[in-house]
Amino acid sequence: MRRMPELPEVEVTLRSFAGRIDGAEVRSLRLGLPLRWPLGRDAQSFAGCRVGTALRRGKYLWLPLSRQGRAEGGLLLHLGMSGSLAFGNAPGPAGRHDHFDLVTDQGVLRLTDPRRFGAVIWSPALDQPPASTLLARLGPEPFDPALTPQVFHAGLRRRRTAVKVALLSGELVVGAGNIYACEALFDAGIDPRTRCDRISRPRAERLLASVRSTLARALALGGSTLRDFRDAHGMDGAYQAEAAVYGRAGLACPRCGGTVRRIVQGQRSTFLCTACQKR
DNA sequence: AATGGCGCCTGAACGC
DNA sequence: TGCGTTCAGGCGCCAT
Repeated sequence: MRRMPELPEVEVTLRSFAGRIDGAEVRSLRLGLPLRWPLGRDAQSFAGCRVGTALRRGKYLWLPLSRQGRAEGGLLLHLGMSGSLAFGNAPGPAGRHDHFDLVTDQGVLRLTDPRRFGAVIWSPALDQPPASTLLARLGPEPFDPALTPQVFHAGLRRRRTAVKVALLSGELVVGAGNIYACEALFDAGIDPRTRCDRISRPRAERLLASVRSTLARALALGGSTLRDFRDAHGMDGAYQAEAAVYGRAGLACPRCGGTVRRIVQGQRSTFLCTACQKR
C-alpha cells in the first residue's frame, strides 16, 4: 500500500525545496488536467514574479509571490491524497499525471497527482480569500506549544462525536490523517469510538502526547523515505511495517496478541485492538 | 450549531 | 492485453 501525503510528508516535501525555490523568478506556469479547484488567475500572468519563503499550514503549502518588491499574493497548494511535489532542474516532459509546473530560473516545481484531489490556487494573500477560507477551520499545529493538554481537553469536551472522527476533522489539531489517527489512538489506549466529551483530562493529555509522538516518528521516517519518493512515486511501506493496527485487520495486536479489528466510522476504515483500547 | 454523509478521482486488488 | 467491481482516502460542501 502506498503512503498518503499526510502532514509529515508535506513537511519533508517543503524542506526539500523551500531553500532552493526561495528568491527564484517565475518563467512560466503550466497546468495539466483540472485539479480540485481552478487556479483562479491567468496562468500567463505569473511570468516575472519572484517566489518568497514557502511555508506549511496543516497539509497546505503557501508559496508567496512578489513583483518588483511588491507582494503579489501567492499559491496555495494541497497534495490531496495522491499528490507529490518535486523540484528539479530538468524534470523532462510532463507525464500524464503531471498537472502543474512552476518553471523558475532556479528549477521547476512539479505537482504529480494521479487522482487530482490536490489543488493549486492563487490567493491575493494568505489571510484573504480564497486561502483564508480554506485555512479557516484548521486547528492548531500539533507541535504548537500553545496547544496544551488543557486546551486540547477543552476542545474534546465541546464535542460529542467519536474521538477518531474528531481527530480526522483537523479542528482539534491538524495533521492526523487516517493512518496516524488510528495509530495515535492505539498508542494512547483509547477506543476510537469513545465520545470526545467522555475523555478525561489525563487521557486527553495522553492522546495529545500520542498524536505528537506518532507524527514525530513519521516525520523522521518520512525524511528517510522521501528521498526515493520521485522514483517510487509514492513510498513503499516504511511506516506500514511499523504500524501497530492500521491495515492489519485480522492480524495479531503487537501488544497483547489479540486480533486487530476493522470497523467503519464516517465512511472511513478504523483499525483497533478492543483489548488494548478502552472507552 | 453541530453532526452525518457525499463525491470528487484513479490505480490496485480482487472475483469470476 | 480479461473484464467488471470494490476499495482507498482529504476535505469542502450540502443536508439534516
